[in-house]
Amino acid sequence: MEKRGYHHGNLRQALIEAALRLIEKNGPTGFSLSEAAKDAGVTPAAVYRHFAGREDLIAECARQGYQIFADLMEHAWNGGAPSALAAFGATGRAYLAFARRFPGHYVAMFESGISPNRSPDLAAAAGRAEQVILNATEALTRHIPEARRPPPRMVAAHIRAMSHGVVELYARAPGGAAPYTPEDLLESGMGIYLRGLGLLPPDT
Amino acid sequence: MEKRGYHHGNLRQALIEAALRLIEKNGPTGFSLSEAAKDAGVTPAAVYRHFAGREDLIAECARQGYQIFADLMEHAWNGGAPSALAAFGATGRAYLAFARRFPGHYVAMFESGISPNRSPDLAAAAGRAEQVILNATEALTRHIPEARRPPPRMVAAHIRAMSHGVVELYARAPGGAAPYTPEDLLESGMGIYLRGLGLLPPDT
DNA sequence: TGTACATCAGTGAACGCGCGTTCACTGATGTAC
DNA sequence: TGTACATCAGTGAACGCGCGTTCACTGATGTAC
Repeated sequence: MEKRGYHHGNLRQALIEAALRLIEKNGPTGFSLSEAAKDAGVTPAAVYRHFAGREDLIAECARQGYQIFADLMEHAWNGGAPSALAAFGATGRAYLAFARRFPGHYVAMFESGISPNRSPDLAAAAGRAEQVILNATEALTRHIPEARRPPPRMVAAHIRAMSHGVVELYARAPGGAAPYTPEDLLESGMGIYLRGLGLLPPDT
Repeated sequence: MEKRGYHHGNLRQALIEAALRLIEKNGPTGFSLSEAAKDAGVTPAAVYRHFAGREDLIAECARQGYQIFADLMEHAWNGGAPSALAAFGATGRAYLAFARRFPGHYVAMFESGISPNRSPDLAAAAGRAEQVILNATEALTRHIPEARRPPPRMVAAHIRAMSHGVVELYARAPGGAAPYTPEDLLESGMGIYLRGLGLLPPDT
């Protein structure tokens, strides 16, 4: 990063990081290729040595986001230890933690309008993240008597919806859901939902 | 709408409708004042007879959206008849129906980056919509024994989060949550959540 | 170790474009008498 | 009913801007001998 001169050294990653910073600051709208180039200390034309264009740069941001996301979720899930329930809670918290710590990635992934099917690479990364959630949900629902066990895919969708909703509505500007923090909301919401699934005692 | 000539007749509303069509088609990014003007059959400069600028036009789209939204929700809630639980379900379905039938409004309200506090008018409209949800939640939670009744504001936030999440993740492109429709997802998700609140029998 | 040369990551100028916004204007409408 | 005039909703040209993208180029790097 310090070997500046005519050649940059690691322009590709520098561009991605500049883009992420801009996306985080200005939203997906406010991102421009030219500004990212300027932030990386380089001419706009130089971007085309590394990316096919503007969209391609955003897509790469999203791809890296899905990787980090899947890693974090997988680590939180931890194979379902110590218990499926506890691990599941940790996974939910990891979702919010990711949205907080990597807001640029989060926006690139879910708000930029980039389709996960844009490229095989991107689709693979998104699929892996999806799979982590699905696996966790599957392991979790196995504790529900089969007769009234909802399909894991459906439960996964519920979880994703509530998590995403909390991020979008309450984790953006401060005071959005006062007096509750997004963390409170997700924790309590998931608690009630899991109780509804019969995975938590009804009186807690 | 037919009395075309030098004077338009109802340009203000025509611009709003053109804007909504564009927002629906291209997302909040893809909306441009010039294109809206062209769609309404008018010079871009004419817009400034009716709006302070681009943002102001979007804000008015959002405001009208909040009005329609609040009306629909209020009608669905119907004072809590025939029962708080049934009315609550209808309200949830109304949320999704609104997002489906007025996608331009929905985007202007929740994805355009326009703050509800931008103007008193807008804040009032948004506040009214908020109040409908809160009232319904309050009436609903009254059926929970006081000792373990969660705060209505918190429950309202959970509901909003799940509803919004379903819309954003699954009601956009077709096949997002195959094989479940967004309606299925919201219905089933809310069912499980309400069971968690003790408002539905645990075995249904 | 030194030189010739291929490779390639950057420059910088230029392009055409659509944007939001302004301005002086003009044509249509509505009102007073 | 007819005329004079004020009002006002539109025009159309112009502005400065930043955008994404292209192109021929050049300077730095790395390799072969």
